[in-house]
Amino acid sequence: MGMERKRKRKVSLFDVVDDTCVSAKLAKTNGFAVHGNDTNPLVNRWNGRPYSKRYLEILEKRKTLPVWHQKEEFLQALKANQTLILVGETGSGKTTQIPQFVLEAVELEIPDKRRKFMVACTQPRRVAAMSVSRRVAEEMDVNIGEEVGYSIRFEDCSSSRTVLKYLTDGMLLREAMADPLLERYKVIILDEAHERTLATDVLFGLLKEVLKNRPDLKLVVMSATLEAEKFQGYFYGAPLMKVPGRLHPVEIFYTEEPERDYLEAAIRTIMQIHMCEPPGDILVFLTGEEEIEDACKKISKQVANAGDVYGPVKVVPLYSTLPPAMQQKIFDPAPPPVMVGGSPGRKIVVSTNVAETSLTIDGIVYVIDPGFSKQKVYNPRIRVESLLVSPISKASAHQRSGRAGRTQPGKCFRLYTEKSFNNDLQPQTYPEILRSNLANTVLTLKKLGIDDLVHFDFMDPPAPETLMRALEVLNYLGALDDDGNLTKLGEIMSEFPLDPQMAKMLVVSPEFNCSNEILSISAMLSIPNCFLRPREAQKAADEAKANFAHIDGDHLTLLNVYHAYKENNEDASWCYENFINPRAMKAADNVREQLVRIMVRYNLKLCSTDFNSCDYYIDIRKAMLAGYFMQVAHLERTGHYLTVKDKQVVHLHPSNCLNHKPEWVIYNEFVLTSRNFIRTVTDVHGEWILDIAPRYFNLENFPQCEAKRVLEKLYKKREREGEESKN
DNA sequence: GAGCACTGC
Repeated sequence: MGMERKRKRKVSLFDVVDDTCVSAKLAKTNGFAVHGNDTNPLVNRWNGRPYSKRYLEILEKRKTLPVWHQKEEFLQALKANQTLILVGETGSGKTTQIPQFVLEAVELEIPDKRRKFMVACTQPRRVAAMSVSRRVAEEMDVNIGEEVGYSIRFEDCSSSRTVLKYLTDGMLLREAMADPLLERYKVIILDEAHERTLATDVLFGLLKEVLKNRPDLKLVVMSATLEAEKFQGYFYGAPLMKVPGRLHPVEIFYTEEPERDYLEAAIRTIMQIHMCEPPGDILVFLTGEEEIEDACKKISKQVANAGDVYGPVKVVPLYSTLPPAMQQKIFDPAPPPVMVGGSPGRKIVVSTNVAETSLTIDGIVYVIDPGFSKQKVYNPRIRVESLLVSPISKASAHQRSGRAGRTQPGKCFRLYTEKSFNNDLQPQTYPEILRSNLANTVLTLKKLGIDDLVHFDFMDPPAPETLMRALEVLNYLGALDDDGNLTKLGEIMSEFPLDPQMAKMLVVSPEFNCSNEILSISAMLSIPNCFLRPREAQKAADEAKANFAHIDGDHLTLLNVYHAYKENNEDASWCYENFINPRAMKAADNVREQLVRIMVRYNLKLCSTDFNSCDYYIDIRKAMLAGYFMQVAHLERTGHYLTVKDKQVVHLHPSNCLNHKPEWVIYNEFVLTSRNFIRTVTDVHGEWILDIAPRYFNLENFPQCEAKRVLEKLYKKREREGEESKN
């Protein structure tokens, strides 16, 4: 019966797709047939309700999307293959339409009838999962959260009726930890696969395994451009389908000679466009906040100097840490002419990479691409991730230029030579998995049951040293035993959406009688900086921050902020008066609640040392050391800090709140900028180190250094004391 | 005495 219905549907589909010149009326009729149920074509198959007028209007528009021309081809390929690769550029409609095509073609009924199998479609970003699912719910004429839903951290908007679920790639990975064969799903669509996020890369390898054990499961990998052939090779030659995009042509210009100063060149190019080119907004890609704010000032100044003949300009900065209200300005229209009949105005958006993938601005006609962005790099030798201004890839340059052609034909000015584009730029940005500390990823893989990491089928295998480093860290933390098997502790740690060090500190915190406080600190460390420091009120902001300062450490300062926030009833105006970011605090509260739920699930006690006890802060500092003993720095007699074992010279980040230079500190972050900084540091005692991490601080295989000599003395002192107490 | 590309659980 099911098959018969499917076949019938396909016949009518075929009519719609093949006969692109059918009259609107005929197409509508076919539309009914496609989406109606067997007894009544006017009734929505999914919820049994009659279709709305809006549904039919949207359906007409949907049919004009490029991907509709290959609907039948896609469905045939889906039927015949377990894995499919679909390449479609911006504007092809793949993200919204393909999942709906899939819904029509697969059987989702489960015998028990209480729920249905689902189709999953992953997205790298939360906003995309949310906004696309809303759109698709509208297209399918159902309520969001019912037949079509989404699932992102902190928000599961789906129900037992849900048949199509958009979710972040990280969320699907989480689901896989509890349901290794992903048995709730009949089809999994990995969208934006070309972005090669860490989670997508892990899902690639995982799904390859799952597909072997689930012949009824299908996988669709959707990507924009280029690497599709690589995907094909990786997925055993799965068929590849290409769907054209729908962008306006963009003319590319290169410089004749290499530019020495890309910032200066970018501003010069902006002025040339402004003075010589027809109306249209400009998008400039720069690398970071400071550079962008600086450039905005310079541009405004030069425009003012150029005089009124050229029309008014509105310069707008854009980067992710900009408050949302300021970000909204990129959607403001260009300013009107100064006087009637005057030159039209122009909007100039100066942005980081956010405008390359995460945010799209319509109306951009000119793109200026200096060819650089800040990229994460990882040095496994010293276990440090840092941000480095680096040349972008060809794929990235292509994506940037495409931003000029969203609403009309555009122009892209690349501030490098064509030769440089061809010879110097890598085809693709290195996938994140090759640029990251993998401690957390390895823990996840172990939890997913992948025991042999060396032979795990990564699309791009990480450096062996990176994997070794990750295994070593997890072993020291007690998450893996000496054979590399997940321990009970490791299993619990993997349940927390935190880095392994932080997860460890949290899991052991009840032993130090301070899990409530460690929960708050973990939450505060998981959110972006909560301290506001507006350019115009830096001094006042610093003073406000000093009120929260705890002299023994920045972690404790963060705890003070959290406590003060709660004592003031999470009041937003209290936040502003104290230069605290209320959104960040709200986020911290969310994280904390999530962590508490996991603690409760694993019977981890929620407890505190009496606040009046002199052990209150000591217990907290010891618990932190239990997680962060591999991130300890020692103050040398020369006056600077050296990280223990790795022996890197580091400096306390100037944002710290300590009033002294402790002999030993733990740090949350190693940041490599103008110097090596350790940020968010707390004073710990040498004696605690011996008690809490004796294995890591075993002096037998410890590099020769001042810290070692100090520890030796401490061990000897302890031995003496031990003997004295025996006697 | 300095900074924060971008995501995600």
